[in-house]
Amino acid sequence: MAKFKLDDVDHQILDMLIDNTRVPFTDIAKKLVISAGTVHVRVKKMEEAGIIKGSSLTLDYKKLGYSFIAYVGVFLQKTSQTKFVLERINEIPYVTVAHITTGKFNVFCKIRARNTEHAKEVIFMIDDIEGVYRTETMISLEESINDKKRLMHSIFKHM
Amino acid sequence: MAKFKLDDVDHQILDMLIDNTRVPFTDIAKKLVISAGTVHVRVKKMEEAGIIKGSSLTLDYKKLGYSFIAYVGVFLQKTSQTKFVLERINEIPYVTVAHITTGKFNVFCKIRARNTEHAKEVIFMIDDIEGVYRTETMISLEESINDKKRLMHSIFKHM
DNA sequence: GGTGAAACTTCTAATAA
DNA sequence: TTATTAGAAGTTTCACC
Repeated sequence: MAKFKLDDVDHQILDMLIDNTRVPFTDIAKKLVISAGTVHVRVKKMEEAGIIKGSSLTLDYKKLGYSFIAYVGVFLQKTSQTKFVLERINEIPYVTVAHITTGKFNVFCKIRARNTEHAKEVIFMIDDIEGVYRTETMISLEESINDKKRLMHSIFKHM
Repeated sequence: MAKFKLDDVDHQILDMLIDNTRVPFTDIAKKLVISAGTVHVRVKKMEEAGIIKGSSLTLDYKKLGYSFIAYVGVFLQKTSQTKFVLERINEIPYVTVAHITTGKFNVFCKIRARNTEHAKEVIFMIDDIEGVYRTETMISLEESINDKKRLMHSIFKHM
């Protein structure tokens, strides 16, 4: 994967958009003392280059009744089943992210559920997938998500 | 945490915004055959209720030179040090999410790094935190992120 | 590359239903 | 609660630096 070079203006535009995608381009332009047209062109270029893959809403899942988070490690009977099992796991809507991993587990995923009872159902869905030998669950008692801006600043420092 | 009740219109608005926050409200209005003003009011209410916590850009970190993802499980000398260690871990910009967990680990986090060498540095930063006894790392060979829309649909079905 | 202005689109809040 | 409306604000394009 080729590394894309961002300049300081790109960086500052991303910095303003990263935690509020609806900031008007005119506001960004004012702050960076450039024209709104330039902001528009820069954002478009970053979209075309694939640096900006999209935008999404951050929802409060707790308020929607989904306060249970857990990580599930999956052991397979044969490593060759990895792709198949990963596909089945990704069909479960309560799985938010899944990884193929080295080490202990073959597949590792994060789930979001309503409560313990519901989590049990989700874990059983994973256990029931053909080729899954057993699973190991870690329950999250508290989640803290790190500010994306800070990672961005570090990335930019190393460009 | 009180469960917030969304009606079908709210749900469809979220559905259109969740993977593209810049969809014009007029487009949403057209599709749902309501006025743009109504869309505006609904979104505002969901923001005020805290259901919509914010919006963010989805960046391609691989293209920015950060293709390494790993999960790091942290063992502590004493459980009472959990809060302190979590705070120190959250100061590392390469840590994207951290959890307090039950089971094997006291703290569990996800890191994003440039390469193996850089990941080693990040893991050493975690190891060096006062109170950390040892860590265990799982390297992600492939990540697949599940569509937020599918979780949303499931949430809505259970309202 | 960037600008600035024009043309067009969207937002937002007040009013009315 | 929702719709309408109109002025304010934002986006996008383009001729010209």
